[in-house]
Amino acid sequence: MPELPEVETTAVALAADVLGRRILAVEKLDHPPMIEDLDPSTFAARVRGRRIEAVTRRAKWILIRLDEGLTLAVHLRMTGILRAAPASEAPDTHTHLVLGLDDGSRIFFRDSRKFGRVRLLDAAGLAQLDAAHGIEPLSEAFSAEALEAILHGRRTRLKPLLLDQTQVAGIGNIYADEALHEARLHPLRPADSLEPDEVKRLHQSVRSVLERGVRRKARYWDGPVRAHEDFDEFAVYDRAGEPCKTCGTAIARITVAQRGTHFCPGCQPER
DNA sequence: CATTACCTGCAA
DNA sequence: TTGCAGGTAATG
Repeated sequence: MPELPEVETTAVALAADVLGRRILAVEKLDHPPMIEDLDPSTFAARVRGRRIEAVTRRAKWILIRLDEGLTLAVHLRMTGILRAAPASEAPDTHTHLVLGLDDGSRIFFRDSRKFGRVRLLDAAGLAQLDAAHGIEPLSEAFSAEALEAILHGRRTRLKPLLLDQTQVAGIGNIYADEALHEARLHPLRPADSLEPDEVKRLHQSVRSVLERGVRRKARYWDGPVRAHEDFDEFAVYDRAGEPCKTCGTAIARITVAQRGTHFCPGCQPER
């Protein structure tokens, strides 16, 4: 599932392929609800002729900056894949948006579950998207003190808090479980119950699991990863019943805020 | 705060 | 054949 590391890597890879290209036409758009707030023909008309000036990331949004002050914002949700495709490649049935570029290559947005979304934003819309999201966990601003301020006075459990995009941006179900495990914190701990050293551990673990994720995905983009690296990708996610690598206790799986939540009862005691 | 809708692939 | 997977918006 695309979370911050996957979205970041997608943006970097796309930038390398499409920077400076001009969009000639929307060549396919067979799932109109994918485009938010615009009908397909208006979307096509506004996008046609625009030059791609930058591709960046904010939270789990890929931001394709166009000329004339427009930004194409793409959210992959669960199953979205955004990439540049060579002129020779034909889109498959799950590719619902195709943008033709001036060098013959194309941008494919493939999404089997059709949860993905596209917004065409002006400056105000972009500012709104930015304001709707919390701090970037890989930014300088994300200090232990900043995390403490987010945790302070909130009775929410740690797991839902980490998933709340308005507080910390970009963490999803997988990396939330991984960060809590590395910090040795139970997912149901109330946010405002953490001791100072626990806040520091969580701050460090959020950064490190995301940084490792970005590095791993970047490597994956360049070629096949080694088998053991694939196997060891996560410590707790999707490992219910398997022994914890640290203490040997069987990894548990519970439901928290409607999400599958994996943790080690040995390393992450309830209290 | 919790629940449901949005979708489809895939495992049970 | 059923139900689960999960990001987010909309809705009780």
